[in-house]
Amino acid sequence: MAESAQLTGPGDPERSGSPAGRRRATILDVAAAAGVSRQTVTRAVNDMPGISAETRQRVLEAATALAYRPSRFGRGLVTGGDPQLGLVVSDLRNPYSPELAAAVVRRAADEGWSVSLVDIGLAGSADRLLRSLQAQVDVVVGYLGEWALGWERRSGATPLILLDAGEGSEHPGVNLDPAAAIEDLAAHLVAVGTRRPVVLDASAPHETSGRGLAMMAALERRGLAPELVHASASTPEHASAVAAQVIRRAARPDAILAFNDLMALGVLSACRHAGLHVPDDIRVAGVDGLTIGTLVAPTLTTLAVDFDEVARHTLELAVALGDGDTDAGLQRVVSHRLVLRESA
Amino acid sequence: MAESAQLTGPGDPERSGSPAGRRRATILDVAAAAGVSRQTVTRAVNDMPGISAETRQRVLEAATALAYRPSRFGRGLVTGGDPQLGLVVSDLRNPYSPELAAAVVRRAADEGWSVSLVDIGLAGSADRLLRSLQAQVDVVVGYLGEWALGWERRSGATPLILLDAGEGSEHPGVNLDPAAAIEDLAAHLVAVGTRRPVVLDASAPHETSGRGLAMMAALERRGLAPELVHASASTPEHASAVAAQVIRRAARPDAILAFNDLMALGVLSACRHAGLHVPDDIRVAGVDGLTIGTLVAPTLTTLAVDFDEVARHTLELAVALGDGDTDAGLQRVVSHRLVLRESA
DNA sequence: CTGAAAGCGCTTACAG
DNA sequence: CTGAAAGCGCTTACAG
Repeated sequence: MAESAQLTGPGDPERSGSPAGRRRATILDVAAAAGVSRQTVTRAVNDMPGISAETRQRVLEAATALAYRPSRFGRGLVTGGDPQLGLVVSDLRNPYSPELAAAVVRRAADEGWSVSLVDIGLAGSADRLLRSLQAQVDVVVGYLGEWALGWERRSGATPLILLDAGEGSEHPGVNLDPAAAIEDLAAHLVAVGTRRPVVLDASAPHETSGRGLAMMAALERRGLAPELVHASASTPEHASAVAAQVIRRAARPDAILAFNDLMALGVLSACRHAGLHVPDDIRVAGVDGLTIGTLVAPTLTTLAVDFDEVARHTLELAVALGDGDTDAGLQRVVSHRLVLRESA
Repeated sequence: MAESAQLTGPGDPERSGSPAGRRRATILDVAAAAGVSRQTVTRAVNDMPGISAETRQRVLEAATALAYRPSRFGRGLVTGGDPQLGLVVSDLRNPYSPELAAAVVRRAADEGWSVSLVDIGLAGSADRLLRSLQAQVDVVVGYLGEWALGWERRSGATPLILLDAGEGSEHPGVNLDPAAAIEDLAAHLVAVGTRRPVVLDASAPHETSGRGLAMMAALERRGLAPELVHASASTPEHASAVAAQVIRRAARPDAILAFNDLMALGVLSACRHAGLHVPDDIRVAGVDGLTIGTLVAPTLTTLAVDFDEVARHTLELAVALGDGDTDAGLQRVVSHRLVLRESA
């Protein structure tokens, strides 16, 4: 019985590699130990019918004794395995990433996909991470910000879906469109009597973001003369510093539209330290719709992204690309939505 | 040339299964299309030496034409593949989860592990998710809260590491110990003149949490007579409601120690709506050390968890269990640390 | 520089 | 209820 397992079995400790000096037990080792064939081990381990209770137990005991765990590769090769999604974000510490990831993970679970999460933010090893990820998943989804460009080229054979890659991209992916929500926000601000709005953009002075331009235009279209200021980076700290300057002026603004929620939080902080009441003295709004905006006081008015819808489109694209479709409908758009809360 | 591929090749559309009606191309299909052997395809696809430039290009073109992507199972079976961690959390929307996940993902990347993320919070499918995850990873890490108990039993063959499973657990894992940090917080509050502290615990009235008990004891030990109140759930909303009642009393508390940061945020919100200034009128502290506490105004004093250290221990345990070690040192402890910010 | 052989660990028919 | 055979898709030696 089980002769072949005898030949290559654990009685041969040299042919190892693992730190423990002992190679992992295979189905053949268990079969040998229990005195049955490998098929019987499969039946026992996978709770399949057609095996006696005694045999099952004997096999299970042998498996436990040998710390046997089926190889996911061996099994996957024959069963096909669950499809796997690789989700790459540029910085998991940015609250945007986990909210996106949460939505994708949920949707993926519903569709029977697993998702591997990778944070590319750590410098240096980006290429290695990508290679390793591509070898493990069926489709890569990237929410990459500035990293996106390089990746479009490197993507190689594994299909790549880009999230919010910007207007220029022709890559399959999901793009965000804040235009309508910005109009709604401008209309709201005008309706409540805003006179001197400021748009706090993120990018460098000479390259105002599309989002910032749209905010300016929407306000101007309603007869206001908004001022445009820039933070050197889209962090709460930078935003707070700029806001602190702006609200110290004689002609104090009565509204600040921030590039995103994180920056809006920085603005709120600056207002508090300046002794200003939000929204009575000044109104503040952000973009993204992060959960964090509901946890602060005052709660943050924002242009929210429907992450669940982004996730829905993402999985649809993943399924299509995974099946080898390279055809139409591979670019989706999700619109922001105005969510009025306390801050504006 | 490539006879065998011809026999089972794509010229046989019936034997399919995929929605597109065409099975995925294998290395043999590419070999046939390029008129070479499968080894040559391997060399071209994997950028290996020992192949002429022309051949490489021809193979690559054939691969592209057939949308060939190597099977991760076929490859993994022979190369072994990267080790894979399955991280299961009870709710990704709770800011604690992503911070933990971020730390684990980073540490894992450093160690060459991939991590698959699963949110068990969605009712019903928990068992299916577990099965599917166990089949895909080498080690499962669970940050499960109340779910932990059931899982210890179900864990089956795949090693399971439990995070913050509580004092009762003898399972391999990383536990958190706030005791020392609670002492530091109590000492600080006394030093700045706190007289009437309130401990805002999460659990039901009849079962005060260990954390809440420790807070009470630490304050009492310093001559104070803290009051203990409970929120029915550890959400900002519930905490806010309870806090609103407490601070309305005649003998208003001058400090509230919340069960965690999220609840502390709710307390901050209640204070703001009541017109109280933090920390001048009342001090507020939480537990966890979430990033969100640095983004609110006032910034939140907290007992912080060093997520990076939790992640470090977790990976060490994962490596040990993955190698089949079942010995000593499989329980680790990480202590909280007092982080003084504006709110206290 | 290229190819024929062997084998990674498992499951799925098929015989008994 | 149990086992012998075939094969999933790939890479790693080994020959030429």
